[in-house]
This record gives sequence, structure tokens and C-alpha cells, in this order.
Amino acid sequence: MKHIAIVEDEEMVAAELSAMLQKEGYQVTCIEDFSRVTEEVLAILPDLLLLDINLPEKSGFVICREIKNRSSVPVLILTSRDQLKDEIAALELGADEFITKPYRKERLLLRIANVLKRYEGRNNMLEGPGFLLDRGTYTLFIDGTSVLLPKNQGRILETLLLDFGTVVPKEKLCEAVWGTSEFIDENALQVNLTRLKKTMTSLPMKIAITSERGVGYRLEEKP
Amino acid sequence: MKHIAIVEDEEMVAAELSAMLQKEGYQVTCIEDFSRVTEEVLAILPDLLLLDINLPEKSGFVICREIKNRSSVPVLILTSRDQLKDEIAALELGADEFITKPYRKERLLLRIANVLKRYEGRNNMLEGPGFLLDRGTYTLFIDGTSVLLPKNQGRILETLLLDFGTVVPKEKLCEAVWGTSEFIDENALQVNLTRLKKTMTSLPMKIAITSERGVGYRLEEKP
DNA sequence: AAAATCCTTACACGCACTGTAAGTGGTCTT
DNA sequence: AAGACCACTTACAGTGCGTGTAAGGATTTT
Repeated sequence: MKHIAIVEDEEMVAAELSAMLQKEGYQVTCIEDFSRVTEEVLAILPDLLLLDINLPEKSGFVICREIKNRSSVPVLILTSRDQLKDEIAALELGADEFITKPYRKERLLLRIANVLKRYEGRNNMLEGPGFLLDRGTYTLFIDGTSVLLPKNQGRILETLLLDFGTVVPKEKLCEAVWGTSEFIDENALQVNLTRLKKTMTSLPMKIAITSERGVGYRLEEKP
Repeated sequence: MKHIAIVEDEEMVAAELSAMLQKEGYQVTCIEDFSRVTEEVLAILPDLLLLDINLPEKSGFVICREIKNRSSVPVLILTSRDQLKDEIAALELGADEFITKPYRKERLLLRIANVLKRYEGRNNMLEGPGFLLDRGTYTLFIDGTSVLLPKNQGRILETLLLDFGTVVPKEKLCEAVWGTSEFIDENALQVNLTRLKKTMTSLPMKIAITSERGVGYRLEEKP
């Protein structure tokens, strides 16, 4: 069953939405602590977020960006203002849909189903500049094709990608690959890093791995 | 560069759209033979199709369904009628977006970018009941997780899925797995089929393989 | 120049996938 | 009912890819 989170400050509307979605067979959670929306959503990790723009504590736009920066939960923006400016802002922030109140029940349900369908299979995918990485099998989707990474290379890329742009210490990488290994053989890590770099150069990737002497490695956009 | 196909009978509108999209950096193809829209789209296989509803020869709805049945090209419906009924019909036919004329330039461009982004990585994916199959690596996405199929099992499932519901002769399966093999060892195929069945029973799949004595195999929904 | 760190390359081990082969069970024909 | 045919299962051995080890070269730091 798909899980939908609702962030809406008008209680009447929230209740109505909740009832409607539950009748459709969704599991629904209403978030009511508007000061901790982002944290709660990231904790719940729903299949979809229904997000109102006009909130008491913080703008829905800000929340949308925060969530999109730290996860890939699809977001459907709800708003009473029918302004193109809002829609542009929302979609540029990474929102997946935009619906104006008053909404028609059928339209809303269709849009929800549409977004959920689009996200099918994208559940445990990591998004990088110009590519996607499936965390289950370490399949790399890039430029219309797909490549299967060896497990170790996949785990390394995954770990670097989760901390994109910042230096990741070698111990963390070792832990990610071998699981809190006691005897961290830094040479083994080194070899696997070389291998990953090699497979990456054979692909049209926009990122590269750089090393920070004595500390660890970093993933960043190619110059 | 992303390739967009336009199907629009009002020449003025088509030219305007084409110019606008090209200025944005898309490759654009206008389809003008309205009696062969489906065939041309399937031949071109664009990254996105802009489809008008009111066409001289055939309804855009019909075209949308035909295309969706035979490919996974994303479709963005353009219409001058702003009727909820149309929108519901369109989305139920598998259309990915729905925009009413007169459109605002920014809104249209955003929606296009949005759909293209959603389809990232879904280029060579096959869609089955409740799952997706990547044709490059034979990664199976089901129920929020992903599993990597062995190459042979993947090829068999791929071939069966392309002819879902109909019987696939054993020769065709052999060809798909070993490539027009002269000495088709039907036993080898048999063993690989058994293996595929086994991995499928270990997954929450809604389909099953049945055998047609003396002919071949068929993929169908579980009873 | 020496030391430390990073990188490359080659080699051998192991595991998963594969085809072969032999044997079982079911189904159709006569 | 019996035999022929086809579908299925299982076990085994070969192969290839991914892996860690090890040794040596390259680059930066002291």
C-alpha cells in the first residue's frame, strides 16, 4: 500500500483529504507540527508528499527544497493561489506536480496516481549530475543506457554520492564496502577506487573523483 | 540533445512551438502526415511527444493509446478544450501530462522539462504488471526493491514480456538467448526457464510462465 | 634525499552463472 | 494400457568476472 503524507494547516481541508485518500486505499499520515515538517517527512519517507504552500511557520517552497535536497520523495504542491509564478517556482524547486485549490477530486487523484507511477522503481535510486544509481543492484543509468557496476565499485560510488562535494574519509569508505572492518586494508580500497575511476572514464560522466591527501576522497563535477 | 516530436494540425501553432523548443535546445520534428502519426512516432522514437487532441484524421486520444501500447514514449497532451473529462481520459490512456491552450510559454517548457526528467533512466525499461525490467542489465524493479537477474533469465523474461499474453515459440526464445543458434539445445532453454521460474516465485510477482505443449511458453497474470 | 602517501599492474583465488547429462513425471496417441 | 513424446528437475563440472594480495612505480611532503 502506498503511503502519502499530508502537510496542510487548515484542519478541515486536511481531514477531507485524508478521508478521501484513505477511501482510495492509501495509507495517510497528516503532519501537524509545522515547525518540524522536513524532519518528520525524512523520518517517515512516504511514497508521496502533499504539500500546502501557505503554512504558518515556514513557506512550503522552502520545505520542498529542503526535502528535495535530502531525499527523492515526490512532492505534489497544493496551493490556493493560481499564479504562474508560483507554479514556476515550485517546479524549479523540484516539485513534481502543482495543483490549485479548489481541486477537483478526480483530478487530484489522477495526478497522485500519475506521480506515483512515474516514481515506480525509483525508490532506492540515488541521483547524481546526469545519472542515476540504483542502490540495490548498483546499476548505473546514464545517457539513455545502463551499466552494471561491480558491487565494490557501486558501494564506493554510492558512499561518495551521498556526501557529494565533501571529502569522505577512507575509514567511512572501508566501512561502506566491507562493513566496519577491523583490519582496514587501505590498499584494497585503493585498488577498488582505481577500478571505479577506470570504469567511470569509460562512461560519459560529468563527475570525477579527487583525492585529498591524508584524508580521503571527494566526488565533484568535472572541470 | 533531447528529441521532441510535435503533432499539431494548425500550422501556425506548430511552427511557433517548433521555434520555441529549438531555441531551448531541443531537436524538434513536426509530423505532418496525420494519417500515419503512430507509425512515424514509433519510427522516430522521440524522447517526448507533444500531441494535439483535435486532429483531422484521428483523435489524439486514439493515437495516444496506440503509441502507449507499443512503446514507452512519454506523451504530453495539448488541447484547447479545458474539460476535466478530457484530462481524465488522457491520463487514463497513459498520457504523462495535460496542458490546455492557450499555454503559457514558461509553463509548457517547465512541464516538458519535468516529464523528461521523470523519464530519465527509463529509456530502455520494459513495463510489466507491477514491475519494471531494465533491458541493459536485466535489473528487475519490483515492489520498491531491485533484483539483478542472470543474463539468460533476463533475456527470456524480456522476450516473453515483449509478447505478453501470447505464446512465444521456443525457437524465438533460443534466438533471443543465444542469437540465432544453429544447434538449438532445447534442454538448455528448459533449464534456464526452470531457473527463471524459481527466481520468480521468490519474488512478489503478479505474473507466471505457462507452457503450451509442443509450441512454446507464455507470460500471463497469475490466477 | 628520504619518508610518506597515492597509484598502477599482475596474479591467483573464489563464487555465481552456465551448459551438459541423466533421470523423473506427466500427457497424448493408438 | 502401453509406449512415445515432451516437460521438468537435479546434480555436476567448466568458465569468467570480481576480488584481495602483493610488489613496485609515481607523486607529494618533510
